[in-house]
Amino acid sequence: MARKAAYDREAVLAKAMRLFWAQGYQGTSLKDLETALDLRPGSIYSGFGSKQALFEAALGVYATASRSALAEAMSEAETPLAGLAGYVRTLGCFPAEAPSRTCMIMKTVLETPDDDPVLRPRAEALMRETERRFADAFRAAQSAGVLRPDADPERLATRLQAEILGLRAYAQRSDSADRIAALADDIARDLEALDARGG
Amino acid sequence: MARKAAYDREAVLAKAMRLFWAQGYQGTSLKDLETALDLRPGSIYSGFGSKQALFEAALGVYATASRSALAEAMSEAETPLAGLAGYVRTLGCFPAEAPSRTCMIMKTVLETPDDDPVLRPRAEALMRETERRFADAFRAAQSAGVLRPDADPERLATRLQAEILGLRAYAQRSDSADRIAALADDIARDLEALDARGG
DNA sequence: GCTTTACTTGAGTGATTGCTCAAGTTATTT
DNA sequence: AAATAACTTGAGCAATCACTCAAGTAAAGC
Repeated sequence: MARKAAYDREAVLAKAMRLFWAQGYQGTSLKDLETALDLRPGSIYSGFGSKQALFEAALGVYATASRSALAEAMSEAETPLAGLAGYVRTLGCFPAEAPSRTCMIMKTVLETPDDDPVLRPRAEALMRETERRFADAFRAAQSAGVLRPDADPERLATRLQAEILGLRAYAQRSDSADRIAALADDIARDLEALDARGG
Repeated sequence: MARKAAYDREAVLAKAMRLFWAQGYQGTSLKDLETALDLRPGSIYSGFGSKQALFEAALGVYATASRSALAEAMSEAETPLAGLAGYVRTLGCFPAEAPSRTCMIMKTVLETPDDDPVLRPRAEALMRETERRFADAFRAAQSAGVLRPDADPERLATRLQAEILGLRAYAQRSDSADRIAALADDIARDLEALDARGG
């Protein structure tokens, strides 16, 4: 019947994600995208609908990658608490190829107007999802007898999310590279200190 | 000799600060400013130079207000640790008239390109200044015998700043109003737990 | 009251914004 | 190979961007 797109949709989305992550939604112009994606406006709009829709898709790609990074850290560890601690420690290191040190979802929440009908709810939902995953991990730790039964998993999850947001916001400061690993370690240690089996 | 400006410079700067705080630098157009400040472009440019310079001035106003909020919390408390804890608890409450729940300085660091020659260094310097004030408070606590002598004030200051950034980033989530006070309290409690005099 | 000096006004600058669409191109189907 | 259907191209749209500047206005010094 027809013709296929000349570009690899996944690769294009990955590029868009990197650009939006680094520069934010408002900070990225369509011209920037045309250059980075090597696509003309017509292709972008026929393929993705609008700048906003492309951002949504890119945010989804980011969230997916973020989810698997957490899942990987959790699967590598012997207990949920150790998994969370390990995850936090990975956040203290910044590979050279990373587009940004902060969380793209947090950036989106912060740059979006309070009454934004699309991007804000989307980003907030992703934040809630992450918080829920943290709560699940704490609950699992409780079931495994690693976390004290009277601890509040929801409250711990809120705290952890806030600490990670803080770590990653702090990390954006250009002169902080050496302090971040130490900060991540402090946070990780506090998680490990929740281990009810003593230490 | 001449004529005075028809507007109150301080009042105008306060309005600009509120607008920039709420909407960010890129999110605020000159038209927005003209409306909010009730000034025509010529007056804005003769009085403040450029949108960027106006933002810098507004950020200065924010930083000044921020400094005195911290100073007030410190002066009200009996010990530096109690002062910091009290300060964190005030950050957990959001008066209805506040333009935003997050920190304007953090927003600026996050929305600014890494190579921005003006706003980024400015915002980062303000962040470092705040961190230094926290370190001073921890040192004062040590001198007063309230904080263990082997504690590291710089490291505690970094941690506290990250926790506050996290608290305030988390606070931007629209559904979190009731969780934030609890989160602030958790952070404040950890500060109070540093009190070496036991409890 | 006149001159001087500075501020205010608002139409308008060129550049850039996100986006459109007719024309051209290229696979696929018949 | 002809027809079809979808994708690519890129000039160009209206709107908005930050900003300018000549003209008008008002306060201070003489």
